[in-house]
Parts: sequence; C-alpha cells; structure tokens
Amino acid sequence: MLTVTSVNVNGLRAAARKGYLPWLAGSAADAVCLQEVRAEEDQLPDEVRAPAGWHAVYAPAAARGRAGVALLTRQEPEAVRVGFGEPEFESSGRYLEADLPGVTLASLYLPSGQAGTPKQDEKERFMAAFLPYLTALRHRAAAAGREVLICGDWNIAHQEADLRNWRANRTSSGFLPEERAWLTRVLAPACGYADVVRGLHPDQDGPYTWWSYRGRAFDNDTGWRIDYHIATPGLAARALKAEVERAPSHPERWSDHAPVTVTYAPAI
Amino acid sequence: MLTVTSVNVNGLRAAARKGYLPWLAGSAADAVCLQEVRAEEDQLPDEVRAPAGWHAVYAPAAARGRAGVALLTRQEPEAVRVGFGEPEFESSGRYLEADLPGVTLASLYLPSGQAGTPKQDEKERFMAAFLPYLTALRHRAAAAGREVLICGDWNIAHQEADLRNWRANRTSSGFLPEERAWLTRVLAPACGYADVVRGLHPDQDGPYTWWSYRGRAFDNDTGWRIDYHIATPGLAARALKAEVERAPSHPERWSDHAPVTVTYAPAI
DNA sequence: CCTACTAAG
DNA sequence: CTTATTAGG
Repeated sequence: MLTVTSVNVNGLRAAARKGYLPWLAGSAADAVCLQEVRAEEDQLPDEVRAPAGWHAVYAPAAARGRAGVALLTRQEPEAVRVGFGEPEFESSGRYLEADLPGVTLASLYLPSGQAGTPKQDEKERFMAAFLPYLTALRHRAAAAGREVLICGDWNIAHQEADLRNWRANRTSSGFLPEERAWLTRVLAPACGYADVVRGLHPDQDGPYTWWSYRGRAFDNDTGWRIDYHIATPGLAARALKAEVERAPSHPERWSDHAPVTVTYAPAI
Repeated sequence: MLTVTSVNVNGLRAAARKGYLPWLAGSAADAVCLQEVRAEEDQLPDEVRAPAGWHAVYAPAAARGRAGVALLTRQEPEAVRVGFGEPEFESSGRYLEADLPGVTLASLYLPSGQAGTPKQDEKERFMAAFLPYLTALRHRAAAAGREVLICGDWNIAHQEADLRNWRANRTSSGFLPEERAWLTRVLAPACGYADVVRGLHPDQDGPYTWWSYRGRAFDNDTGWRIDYHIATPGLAARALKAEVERAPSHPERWSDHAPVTVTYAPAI
C-alpha cells in the first residue's frame, strides 16, 4: 500500500505556527509532497525541516521567501532530482522528484499567473517546457519499471466542475481555455497521464483544494480544484481512495490549500 | 486647568488594534501629542483619525509608513504649523505645532540615530537646526503672550537617572555625551526651557517612558526616559502633577512607549 | 486576506 | 521583537 499526500503549505514557517506539525504527526502517509515552502532549509527549525521518522528533501527557490517544493518520505529515496531540465526554472523551487520503490514521485508547484501580464507568459513558458518533459519522464520511468506520480499545485482548474464560479472565471488565470487545453493534453494518450482524484470521483463538483483567503471564500466554499495527483495509468488504476482534508474552520486551517491524499494498492 | 499627554504610538493603526481607542476614551487630557503615527490620514478609519470629541491635525512623513506626528485637542486650535523651517525636515513627519489659548503646543519626534552611522548624522543635523528654532519660538511666543510646550519623543536620555543601564549605554545613540550636552543646552537659560517631569520628580530614577520590544526589557523595567514635556519656565512652574502610564502587562500595552501626562494649573 | 521580504526602530 | 513597506499569491 502507498499513501501519498500533496499540500501547498503557503509558507512552511507560517504553517508550522498554525498546526502543520500536529497534522503531520497524525498522517498515515508514506510520502508527503509540499509546495510553497517559502524558506531555505536553514531557516526552518529541525523538527519542521525533518520531522522525526521522515526523510526530507527540499528544492528552494533562488529568490528568498518564494515558491519552494519538498518531499517527505518515510523511506529514504533511491535518488532525488531537482528541476526538469529547463534552465529558466531550474532554481525556481517548482519541481523536485524522487525515486521510490516502483514509483517516481514528484512535487510540482506550477507558477501562478495573471491574465495579460508577464506572469501569465512565465506560466505558459513553464507549461510549454513541462509537457514534453512529462512525456519523456513517462518513457524513462517505464523503461526502469517505474510508475510516475506528479503531485502538487498545478494552478489550473481543468473542467467546469473543478471550480465554484466557472462562468465568472473564464478569463481568469487558472481557468483560461489554453490552460485547460494544456491539462487536457497532459491527460491525453500522447502524454499519457491520469487525473487520479477525478478518476475516483467522476461525477461530483470538486473536491476543491484551494480557497482564497480574500473575502469569505472558504466559508462559502468558493473553491478551486488546482491540486492534483497526476499519475501514469498503471498507478492510477491502483488508486483505492482519495481524500481532500477541507479543514472545518479557522484554528484547524493552516494553509489556504487542503491536503489531497490518495491511497494506492500495491503493484501485483 | 490644562492636561496634556504625549505618547509615541509606534504605528497608530497597530495601536488602534491593541487598545489605543479605549485608552483615549478614558483620557481626561485636553490635548494629546502623538508620535510615530506611521500612516496617512486616509489610511486611518474615521474613528481613529478623528475620534468623537477631538480635533485632530496630522503631519505625516513623505515616506509612507514612517514617522508622522499629530495633535488631538478638545478645542480647535487657533493656528496650526507643520515643520520648523529647516528644509531637510519639513516633510519628515517630525514636528507639528498648534496655538491654543495661552500656549503653543508642539508634537516632536526627534530622529533616532545609531552611533557612527549616517542615521546619527541626520539626528545631529536635526538637533543643530532645532535648537535655534526653540529659542526663536520662545521669543515669538512670549511676544504673543503665550507659553510653549514641546511634547514628544526626543530620543535622548538626559542624565544617568534617565535610563536603567547608563554605564553600558555611554556609546549608544540616545545617551551619547553630545546628545546629553545638547539637551542640557535646551534646558539652559540661553534657550530657556524646563524638563517638566524631572522638575516634579527630581530625585527618582526615570520615570522611564520607553522599553525596547527586544528581549525582556519591559518585564525587567530596562527602560529609558526619552519622552518629555519641555516647557517655558512660566508654564513649567504651573505643573501640578505628572504621570507615566507604564501599562502593567501585555494586553494593555499598545506601544513600546508609555503615555506621559502632565496637568498644568491655569495661568493667574 | 495572507506570507514572505526589507527598512526602521 | 515590532511596526511599517513591497511583491506575490
């Protein structure tokens, strides 16, 4: 059995002040993918950086306090790689992968954009470079007998069911037609991945994974599903159960994103 | 009777979040001199900017979020003037004066320095320009039949009794020999002012008016007396009572400085 | 609204 | 340690 959680922590130091460690202590996951760590390892207290019982690897951004991804695993990874080969994003704290027995697991924090601004151009450059990497990764992993699981904040809601107000957001970054089409390509046979949580829950709205801190988005459940488990079909077929931990209210809420946990059956 | 309070609020917006307004509502002062407002008037909610029953005038710094002095008076001032004529400091949010019946009242926030740095040079330029202004102000006010009261954060402890650790601070900005000598000149006959609170309490340590937020300065009473009522002798002679409101503990403490209140008897 | 940064105190 | 700023989300 393999249980993997993905969560954008929106600043690991802030999350640690608000309840991240008790949450982690109660986790039954074998691996946790973190995004928006927003800290260097030496800015983190030891018990946050590498909690007892976990192996931790970090890929911080060159810009202090920005982005940053990490992987926590109960077993030490066989190999760890930072970045996906595109020079612009090698030190951007957005991609980290590790080889675990039978699975290459990645933590991804795709750039957020803003329509009509250079931020959107950067997001689209990332997407353009990342898609061929995903294809290559699938082939490489298959040759090594591994499945692939890319967990993280993809910053795109795929379909109308993936956000509360899809009509109002057709021109918002995160639900632009070109972004949705790109995610469709990731999930098409040529690239060859599957949206694990949607596969388990094909007919429901959401489950949303992010609610803006602005306004009353969380209380009104005005959310977006932008955090995904994106897996090769062989692994996706083994998904038994998915859970999005929408915290009930503020004291328990230590990020604007909710942890997304999937349990995968062992390979036969 | 004239009761005047001086207090460095260390950010009026933060102070308002922590209890400034209830404190003001309980005040029996006729005038309150504020320093380190650190906001423009349009950044303040109405009830903070001009609380009911008060006339408020502000002199913000040109640099957003820095310095800024204000005067609250129960009666509308006869005249209000910003700055003291030195171009470098006209828009620095450090000096504001108002004519009240029989008294010119000023709110002063003298720059803080750091020994051996350009900040100290700036502080000393301010001091050099302000001393002749004080002399001129006294003469001008006398000719108009007014006393003068300069309240505020002078950022200088005058004597050994005015700070807890005077020996350790002989090379610290705020207790440098040249700063102490400058304050002595303000209080000498040629300039002609009096230190009202020291006049009422000649033989005690302090009363301190500021405790650093760093370390346990407040709990240990490691304070400095740097907030003063500096008055012309005729007004100083009318001082009946001085109080420094050292808040007992954190929930009641809405600034790192304590309000300094003096009640002056009516002119005969 | 929230988390970082940096400057200032 | 605390207040602001700014950029980013």
